[in-house]
Amino acid sequence: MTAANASTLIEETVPIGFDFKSTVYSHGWVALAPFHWDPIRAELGRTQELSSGNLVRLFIQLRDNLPRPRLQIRVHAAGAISEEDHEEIRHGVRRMLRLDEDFGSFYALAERNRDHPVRIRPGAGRLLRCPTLFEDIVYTLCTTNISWSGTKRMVASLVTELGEPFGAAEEARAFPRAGAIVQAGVDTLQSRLRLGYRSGYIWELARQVDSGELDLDRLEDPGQPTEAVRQQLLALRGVGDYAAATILMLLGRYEHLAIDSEMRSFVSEHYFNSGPVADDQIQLLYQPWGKWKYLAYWFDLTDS
DNA sequence: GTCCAGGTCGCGC
DNA sequence: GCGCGACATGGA
Repeated sequence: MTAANASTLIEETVPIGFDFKSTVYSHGWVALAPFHWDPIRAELGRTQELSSGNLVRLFIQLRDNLPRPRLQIRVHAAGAISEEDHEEIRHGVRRMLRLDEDFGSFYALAERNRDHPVRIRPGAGRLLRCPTLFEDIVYTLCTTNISWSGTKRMVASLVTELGEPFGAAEEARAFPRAGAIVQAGVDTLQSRLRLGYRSGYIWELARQVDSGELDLDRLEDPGQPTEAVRQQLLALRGVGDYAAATILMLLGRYEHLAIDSEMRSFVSEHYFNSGPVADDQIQLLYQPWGKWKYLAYWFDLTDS
């Protein structure tokens, strides 16, 4: 790799009505390293290690003072930016902000569901993702059976301890490659990173991805039936109903609810006067939203 | 000290 | 198939 620093500016088109802030603030991912949100500049930052090994820092802003709003991505790179790097950056940004996801049938359903208590706000509903599915799955594993502060601590620990630093000053680090997690070993994940009993799950996932035994690109294939994808997710150690539904949401498939303590307490307070709620009742509540259940729940949550 | 958090697994029935 | 205890960790 070249030692020369490089920087460039990339512009991306956005869908009509794209709501940048709502996407960034959507479901908490922005609070997890190496995401960074600068509220003054309204700028989303993330350090990434590309498959070429090049390290980049991205600073993303929406230019909405133009006739046709678009994203402006400032790229600082540790080494020269190849054509492949450029494409990978663009692909990652479009994935993070779901710029290519179509919500048409959801809004059509919302129109038919006008009488349902859930209110839909136009433009919202793009829930922030990582540039890669691997990172999304590790994040999700770090949300199971732990408080949100624990999730932030564990993800920060992965980045700080195992992520590649950008430049000698180590001003920022990327999320670790699967190979770096494998190399660290389960004992390090547990004793030094304090990932608890998830250490084995995360290490095993990283090993499968790093060895090529698990091809995550296949899970991103929209041609696969949701149930088939779900079964492959459930086969991963540490992924149960909640995590599978969460990852499906991240894959743009909203038909399963990720029922967790958060959802139970929201539904209880909002619909059952803080009384006890069975999971079946939660399912029933969002049943009218068919394959868009999870998204309807999210609007419900953030509307209140 | 005890309880629990944006759960999951393995076991016994 | 269902119920139940164990599981790492740190904050309340």
